[in-house]
Amino acid sequence: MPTIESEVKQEKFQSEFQKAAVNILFTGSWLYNLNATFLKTFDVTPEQFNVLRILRGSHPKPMMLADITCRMIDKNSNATRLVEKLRVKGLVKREICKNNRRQVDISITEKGLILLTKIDRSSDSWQSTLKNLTKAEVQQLNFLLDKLRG
Amino acid sequence: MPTIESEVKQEKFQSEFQKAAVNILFTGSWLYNLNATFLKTFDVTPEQFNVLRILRGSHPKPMMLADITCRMIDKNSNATRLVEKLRVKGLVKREICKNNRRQVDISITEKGLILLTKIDRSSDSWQSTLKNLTKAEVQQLNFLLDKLRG
DNA sequence: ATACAATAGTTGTATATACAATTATATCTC
DNA sequence: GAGATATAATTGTATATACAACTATTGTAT
Repeated sequence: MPTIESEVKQEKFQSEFQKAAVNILFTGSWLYNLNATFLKTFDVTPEQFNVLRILRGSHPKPMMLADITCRMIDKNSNATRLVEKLRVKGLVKREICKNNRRQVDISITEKGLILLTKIDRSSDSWQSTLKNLTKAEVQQLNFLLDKLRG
Repeated sequence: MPTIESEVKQEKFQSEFQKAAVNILFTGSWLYNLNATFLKTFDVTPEQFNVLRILRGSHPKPMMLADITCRMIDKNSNATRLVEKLRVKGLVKREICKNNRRQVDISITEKGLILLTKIDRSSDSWQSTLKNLTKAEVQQLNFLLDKLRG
């Protein structure tokens, strides 16, 4: 098992807490890169994929931009430009809301839904990287991460 | 305790494994942003801070770029430009290696060491966010993350 | 109704990242 | 020792991110 010490070639951390901070950042980056590489074959970035999943969750009800933003993993990504890229690919639809013309209604298209289905079908491969943990361990991990954020 | 479900406003995940993936990415991003905000007062980015710590670990022995890169949390950051930024700030020193002129010897300066000391002193505040977990829980978290990466 | 504030999204711009191509130097092979 | 290969780092370039400033629309108070 590759400890975080060996991963970043540091023999000793100041504390178990500091080690955990590095470990979370490192593991997050590692997982992100795995995911990004996997999704590249489908020509979407992790955040684009994330937005598509969010929209599928609401489908067929459209969502406004602010609602998408607050559900995103990385809130700093610029939702306007992200959605625009998905629109160009034909994966989402944008319509100005009739009742409130400031607002934009965004929904996933049929093409977007089909893409998600395809991704889901072949995502076993990368999800299997998580299979190093038992279900009980994964539950424990989720508990600890939630508790960590306070 | 804010569960990952409430953080990304998704009631239900396909599996505990998928939830863990989102949870790690989300917590990593959350921790990164906390850290970035904290370090901004010292005018360094998280990766710049990371490189300074790496160099302090080797001090007074200089390191070559490739050795720094393989110790970095995010291996994709461009170490050349990162180090150059630190050099401009006077926090590191660059010297072409006499024995091997392809190679650049990089070391942390006195100013860099002083900055790290200052940061260490005031980093209790942000490290305290990890204090939501007991030491035993933090150890368990480190164990699970290491095991996850396999 | 007019002015002020709040909301929803967009755009500008500086900086950072991803990844491939390139330069420079060293080593190896014949 | 000339040419091929490997190593170390840098540079080019397209894309992404951070964050503030801006536009447009709606709501509120007087």
